[in-house]
Amino acid sequence: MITKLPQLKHDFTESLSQISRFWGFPKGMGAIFAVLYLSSSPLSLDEIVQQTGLTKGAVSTEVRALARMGLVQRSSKLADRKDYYEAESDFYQSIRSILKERQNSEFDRSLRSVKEMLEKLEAGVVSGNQAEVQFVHERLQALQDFFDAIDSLTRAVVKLEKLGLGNVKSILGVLK
Amino acid sequence: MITKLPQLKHDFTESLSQISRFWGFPKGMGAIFAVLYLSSSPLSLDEIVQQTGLTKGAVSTEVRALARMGLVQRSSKLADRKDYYEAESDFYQSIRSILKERQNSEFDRSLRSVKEMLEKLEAGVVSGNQAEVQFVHERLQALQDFFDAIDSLTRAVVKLEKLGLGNVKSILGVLK
DNA sequence: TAGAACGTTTAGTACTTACTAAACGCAGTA
DNA sequence: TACTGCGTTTAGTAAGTACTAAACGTTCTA
Repeated sequence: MITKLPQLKHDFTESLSQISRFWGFPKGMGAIFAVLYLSSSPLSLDEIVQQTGLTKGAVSTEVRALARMGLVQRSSKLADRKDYYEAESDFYQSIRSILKERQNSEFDRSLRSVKEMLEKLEAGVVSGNQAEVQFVHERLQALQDFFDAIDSLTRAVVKLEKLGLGNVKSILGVLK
Repeated sequence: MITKLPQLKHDFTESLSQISRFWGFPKGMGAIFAVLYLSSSPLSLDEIVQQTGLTKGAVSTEVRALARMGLVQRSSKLADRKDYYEAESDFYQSIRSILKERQNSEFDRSLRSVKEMLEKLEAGVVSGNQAEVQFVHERLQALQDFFDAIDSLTRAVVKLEKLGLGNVKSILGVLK
């Protein structure tokens, strides 16, 4: 059974849409990236519109979000008013961008507030049953340690310019 | 300025709600976990209801989801018909559970379908402009390699029984 | 057997969000 | 100046989701 290339591409955009939605991004975003990722040349906004079936407005906003995250690059041709977009093909680069983007969010604000609670506990300015205060202190400290470990690990991964099977193997060795 | 313990707990549940929502979970789920995490003894469903302000129905379903993910444990006392819940305090354990849970999802189905596309390309049953087919083949292969690397890394982390600053330091060393 | 004390399920609601359609602004061109 | 070809913005919509209120089923007890 022969499969036609356009059909294959279409299936791929559907898969990436699912993956995108799974990670909390709009599914249209995944579709746009899929189309760009499988294109050997940069595409204009209208070409993306045509290949995804989305409207111009949607593509306009989503593609800008993708660019902000560093997942696509915007370019232009001389004597051509259109914008052209192409997918970042280095996924390690992409991941780094996404993580960086996420760090400046409300998520980080919540982490900071946990930190502030710990500081209060350490300063001894929390009133209540002392045994319970102690218990809460320990739990929050454990949580904080966990966050710190994850944070370090993330930073380490972000610093990599390439994460290949080689690195992973060495990591596995260390963790043994 | 003295802070009362209940106030501190309340702030904490708010923070965890945010974090929960950020990662794509219902915010009530985060609130429930927060209450359990800061309680030194297992809580009944009604106690959770009282401390979170959610309704029994909501707590019932959310707490079951948490249990399925391994983030809380359900227990019961002899001669007491109530169910009691307590938070898993080992986050590494929790992460492992969550990742395991996620692996059986639609996300994995999407990954498999990418794999099938690659197999078709390798079997040469895809028709179309040969240069383009070749290009698509390379891109999909790169994507697959990336997924494999991430997968190995995840499995490695999942296998750890503890991820401490020590491990992270060693990883950092290797990746240097 | 009636009733109480649980947890679960269901029907409905308020809210969010991804999207569409269309108006808009802005630059280049006749 | 009007027109055309762009990308952007906005107003509105359809669908999903987290929740509430209340009915329900079950098991123990009086």
